[in-house]
Amino acid sequence: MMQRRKARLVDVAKDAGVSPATVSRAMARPELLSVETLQRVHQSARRLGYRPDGMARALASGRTMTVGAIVPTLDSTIFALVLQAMQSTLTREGYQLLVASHEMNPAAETEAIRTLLARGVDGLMLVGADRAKEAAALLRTSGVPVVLTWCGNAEFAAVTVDNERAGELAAQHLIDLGHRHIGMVVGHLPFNDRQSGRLAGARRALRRAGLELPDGLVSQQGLTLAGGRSGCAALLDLATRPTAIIGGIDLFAIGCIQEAQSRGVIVPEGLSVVGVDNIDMSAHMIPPLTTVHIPTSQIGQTAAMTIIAQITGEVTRQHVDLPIELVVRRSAAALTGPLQKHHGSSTRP
Amino acid sequence: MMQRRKARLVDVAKDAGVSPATVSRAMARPELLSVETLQRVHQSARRLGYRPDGMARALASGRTMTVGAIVPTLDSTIFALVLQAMQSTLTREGYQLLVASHEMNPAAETEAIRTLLARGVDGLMLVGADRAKEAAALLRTSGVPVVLTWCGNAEFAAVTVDNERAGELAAQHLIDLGHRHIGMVVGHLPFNDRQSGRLAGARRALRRAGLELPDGLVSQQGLTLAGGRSGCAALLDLATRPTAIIGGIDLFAIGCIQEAQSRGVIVPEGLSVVGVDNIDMSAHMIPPLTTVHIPTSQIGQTAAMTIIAQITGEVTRQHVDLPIELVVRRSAAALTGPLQKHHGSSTRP
DNA sequence: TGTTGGGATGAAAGCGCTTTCATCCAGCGT
DNA sequence: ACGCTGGATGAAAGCGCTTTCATCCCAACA
Repeated sequence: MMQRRKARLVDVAKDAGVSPATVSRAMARPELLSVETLQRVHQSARRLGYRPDGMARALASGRTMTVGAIVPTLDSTIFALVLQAMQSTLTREGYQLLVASHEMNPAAETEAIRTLLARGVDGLMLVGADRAKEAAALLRTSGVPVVLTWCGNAEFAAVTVDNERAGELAAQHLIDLGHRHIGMVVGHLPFNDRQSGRLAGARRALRRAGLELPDGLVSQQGLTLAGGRSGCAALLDLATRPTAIIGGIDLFAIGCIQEAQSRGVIVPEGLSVVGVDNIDMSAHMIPPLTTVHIPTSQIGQTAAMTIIAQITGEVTRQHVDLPIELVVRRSAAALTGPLQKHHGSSTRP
Repeated sequence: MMQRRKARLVDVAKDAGVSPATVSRAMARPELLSVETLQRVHQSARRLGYRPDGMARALASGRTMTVGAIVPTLDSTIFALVLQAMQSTLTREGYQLLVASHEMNPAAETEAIRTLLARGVDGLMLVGADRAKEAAALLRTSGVPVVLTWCGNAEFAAVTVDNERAGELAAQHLIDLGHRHIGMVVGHLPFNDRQSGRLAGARRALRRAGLELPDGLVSQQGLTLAGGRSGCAALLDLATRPTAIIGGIDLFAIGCIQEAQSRGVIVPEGLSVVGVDNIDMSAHMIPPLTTVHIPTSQIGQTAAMTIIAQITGEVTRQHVDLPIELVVRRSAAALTGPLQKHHGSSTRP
C-alpha cells in the first residue's frame, strides 16, 4: 500500500483535480482560494501524505525560513541561553535556527559566515562588532539581514548592552565599599569587544575615583571556571594583593570565590568579588555573587525579533540597547579597616 | 563596477568558455577535469566572485550538507557540550548543524522532527529513545539516517551510555561508605529515559544491598540548580532525613550541596552527595563533587561521526556504548556513626 | 593503419516548488 | 442589456544547480 516515492506537489494537484499552482497556494496563501477547493486540496494532501520539499521551496522562493547564528562557543551558559531564546522565538514564527561557533577565532568566524551565507539563510545573528574585514565585506555584499549582539556598530542592526557601563557598575560598587586596590580577571581581549568594554568601563570608574587598574592587576584567562581560578590565584599571589576582584564574566567571579575559599580566604571578608552576567549559578553560590545583570535571554529574543522584522521588511538597522543593573548580593563587602589581617596562607584542605 | 546580480554557474561557464556541466564538476569533482580547464574555471569563478547557491545545489543533488540535532533544551551544559562537539566534528567534514529543542515536550519534539525533515537534513541526532509513536513513524518513513544518544533502541543507530549503571555506581559508592538511608533528586521521569535509567540503577544497587529507595525519598524536579536545591530541601525536611543524596544530574547534586550548606549542614560530614555527569563546575565545588563521569563531548563527537558514516553509506545502525566511571572526590564520606548529630537547623546566614 | 578504450567535455533533462501573467466567469452598476 | 470589476484558477517560465548520457578526440595497441 506504499506509494513508490514521496508525494509531490503535482501528485496532489492531480489527485485533487486542480493545477499545481492551486496546491502551492493552498499551502502558502490559503486565503486566496475558495473554501471548497482548499478543502479538496487538503484532503488529497493528507491522503497522499504530502510534505512540501523545503529545498525546492527555498530555491523557488528565495526564502529558506532559516536564520543562522554564529557564536564564539556553544559551551557557555550565556550563549546557550541566547540561542535557546532565539530558537523559541524563531520557531514560533516558523523559522529554524542554524548554529555555528568559531572558538574565538576570527578566521573561523569568517569561514562560518561564508558557509552559512552560501547555504542560504534568511538572516544572520553574530556576536560583537569586532571581526575580520573580509567578514564584514561578505555580510555587506550578501544583502542578508544581520543583527549584531552585545556590541554593535552603525552598519548593522544590533541588540546591545552597555558593556563599559557593566564594568563601571561593578567597579563603582567596589569603590563605594571602600576598596582601593582592585584586580580584574578578564577574557582574552583581542577579538572580544565585550570583555574589552567591561575592562575599559572598570578602568573608567577607577580613574574617576582617582585610582587605577594597572595591567599587573588584570589577568587575562580563557572563559572557563578554571580560568577564573587561575586568574584569582595569580592576583592573590601578588606581593600586594587586591582586596577585591571583578570577574569579566560570572564564571570568573565564581572561580575566584572558589579559589579564595580553597585557600582559606573568606569571601567577602577577606576578598570581595563582583561578576558580570548574572548566570543562574551566581545566586546560589555561598556567598551569593554580587553581579551586574545582563538580560541574556532577552538579547536572544530581541535579536530574533529584530531579524524577523528585517526579513519581513518591517524595519531596518534597528538598534536596541537593553538595560543592565547591579544586583547586590553578598560576595562583596565593605573594607573593614585600612589594612587587612590576612596573610596569603595556602591552606588547601 | 558591480555586476547587476550574483554570479551564477552559467555566468562562470560563459566567462570561461565551457559548459555549465564543466563548472559544476570543477566545483564538486575537480579530478574529472583537465588541469587547464580547471584553472580557467577557477579563474573565472574568482573574477566573478562566484559562490554556489546552496539551495539550488541541495535541490538538484538531494543533499543539504546539513545535520539536524534535536535536544531537550539548549540551556544545559550537557547538551551545549554535545552540540559543541557535534558542530566541530561536522564542520570538519563540511556539514552544518541545525538545532532545535523541545523543552521536554513530546509533541514539540515530533513537530521539530517534522520540520527538520521537511526542511531537508541529511541526518538527524536525537536524545533518548523515548518519544511519540508518530515521531518514530516519521523517522522510519523518512529514510534519513538517525542517531540516538544517551539511550538507544534496536531500530536506529545509537551512541549510548549505561544510565542504569551510572545510577548504580553512584548508589553503590554511598552504600560502600556505610549509608543506609539514601535519597535521590531526579528530573521529571516521563519522557526522560536518561533520568529513569539512573533512578532504576540506583534502586537496583540498593535492593541488592538489602535496602530500598521508596518514592518518598525520591524528589522529581525541573533540571535546574533551583530544582536541586528544592529537591534537597524536601529531603532534608523529612522526619527521618537521608544521610546521603544522589543527584540525577550534577546540577542537582550541586544544588544539594548549596542547599545543605546554606542550612548549616556540612558536606560531606552532615550529608553526603553524589552526582552524575561530571560537569566542569563539579570539580571546583567546595567540597569537590564525587560523581559519575559521562563522556559528554565524546557522545557528541561519536554521534556526529556515526551520522556521517551513515550518510556516506559506510555503515548502518551502528551502536556504540561509551564507558562511564565513578570519580571520587570529597562530597561523599563514610558515615561516622550509627546516628547523626545534626538537627535540621535552618540557619541561613 | 584501423580499432578501441577511456578521459574530457557538452547537451539536456530534470530537482519540486513559486509566482507572475493571463484567463475565465459571476455579479454589479447604469 | 452591456461593459466592468474583481475573485478564483490555470499555464508556464523559471529558481541555479547536478547528473546521466552522448560525443568527441587522442593515445595505445595489434
